[in-house]
Amino acid sequence: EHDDEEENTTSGSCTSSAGTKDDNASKNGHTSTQRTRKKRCPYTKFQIRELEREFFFNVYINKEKRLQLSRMLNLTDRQVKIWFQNRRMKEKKLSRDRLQYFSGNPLL
Amino acid sequence: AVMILRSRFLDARRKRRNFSKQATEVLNEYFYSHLSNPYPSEEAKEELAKQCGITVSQVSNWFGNKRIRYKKNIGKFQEEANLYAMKTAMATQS
DNA sequence: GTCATTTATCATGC
DNA sequence: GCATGATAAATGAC
Repeated sequence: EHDDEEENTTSGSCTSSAGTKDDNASKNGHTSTQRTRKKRCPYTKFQIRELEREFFFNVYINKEKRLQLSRMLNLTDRQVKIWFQNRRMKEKKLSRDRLQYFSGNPLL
Repeated sequence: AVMILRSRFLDARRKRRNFSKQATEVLNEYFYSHLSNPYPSEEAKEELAKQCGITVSQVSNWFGNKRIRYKKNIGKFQEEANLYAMKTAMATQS
């Protein structure tokens, strides 16, 4: 029901594999009112491939497949959701680019 | 020939080429003359794109990069800022 | 949901 | 070797 989205407990870093790095106490102050922005973590080839595979079948992903994918790829539910949002924006931009590209050329 | 052109825009992704000197000039003039709010409107972006001979997306990319890199190290751009401030000051008078 | 944006990262130019 | 343009995660306005 309630989907969480905070840092996963097992990995404190980007690499989906086991995070051997020590826990960072930089942000976990109990009185901290500053919600620090999550560091950008590039996804692995495997993660991208699976996300793209699902995106090929349906541009919009439902909640069930989202949870399933997030578990399989060791990503949060929110990360998968946002990835699909960004991916749709990317697709739109690609369409605009190739439209502009061909429209401005007498060739083709 | 078709294949070449096709592959050219498909992975035209990171074959970046630096903008012309004039284009960078125009972009910097706008940036430093709107330093308090360096967020051009969509219409302004289109106008800048036309002047610079680049796309609107490229204008957005340029301002995005410029804003954060300026904010991250203002000192490094101080000389540049003074230059364009002087330039606009010269243009406004007379 | 879209979409402009911030931020870090990537790939290239020189 | 950094400067620079483009892209990939992540946030927030609406």
